[in-house]
Amino acid sequence: MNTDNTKSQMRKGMLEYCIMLLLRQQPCYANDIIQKLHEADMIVMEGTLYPLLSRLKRDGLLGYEWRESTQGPPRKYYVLTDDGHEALAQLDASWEEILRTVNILKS
Amino acid sequence: MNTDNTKSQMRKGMLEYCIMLLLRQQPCYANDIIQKLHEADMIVMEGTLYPLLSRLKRDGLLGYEWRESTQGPPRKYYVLTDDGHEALAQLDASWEEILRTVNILKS
DNA sequence: TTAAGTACCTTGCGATACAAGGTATTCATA
DNA sequence: TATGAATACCTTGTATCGCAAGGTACTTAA
Repeated sequence: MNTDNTKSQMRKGMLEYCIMLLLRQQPCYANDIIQKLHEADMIVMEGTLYPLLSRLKRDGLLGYEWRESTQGPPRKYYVLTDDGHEALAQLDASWEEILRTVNILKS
Repeated sequence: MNTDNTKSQMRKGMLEYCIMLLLRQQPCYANDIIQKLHEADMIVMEGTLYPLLSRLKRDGLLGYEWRESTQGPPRKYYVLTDDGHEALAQLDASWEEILRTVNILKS
């Protein structure tokens, strides 16, 4: 059975949205994001996260700043840019649309 | 801006779920599915749908039967198998989990 | 017999999640 | 001072999947 595969497929496209939702609330560095998404029942791997953050940065949706850590090397804290907030608003709309679609199909 | 791309990414993983939701209600052939999903605000292309249906069939989640058409060649009507219903129930759970995740991240 | 419509399917491409592996910095300890 | 562990960032290779484009086959009507 490929249910696990499908399940991960369902989560796939949601990742970018979820990460931006998280960053809307507070700046985070990679391990923050992994942990907080995990607490919200969404698993994300390092090898997935770093390229995704780089892409969002390259597209101008995220910025970052280095912050010293009390333990270990400095951390890259990512923040939503203005463009990022704008894009996220559109993704909110897309999410509502998906909600609507699923509700229609379930009714 | 890559919002359109992200939007389609968000829909990506949902397609399989939406198609199975649709088939839970009634047997459909390809053009039925495309049209009904369209009515529910979800766009799906032929080149996407056929391989997906074949895969679900191969995995034993769907079956099909040929039915004559009053206009044109016969149609392949797909139906959920018992395994399909079972898998769909698990996807329902996954969907609830994603709902929960997004709600947590939005709060 | 030919053209249009309908239906099913395949191929090639781009995007992306993931596993595995790699580099660099910090700090504690031998 | 040297070394090992912990932390943090990043890259590479693979598999999967949606999509655009193109192809095959059957039916009906002109």
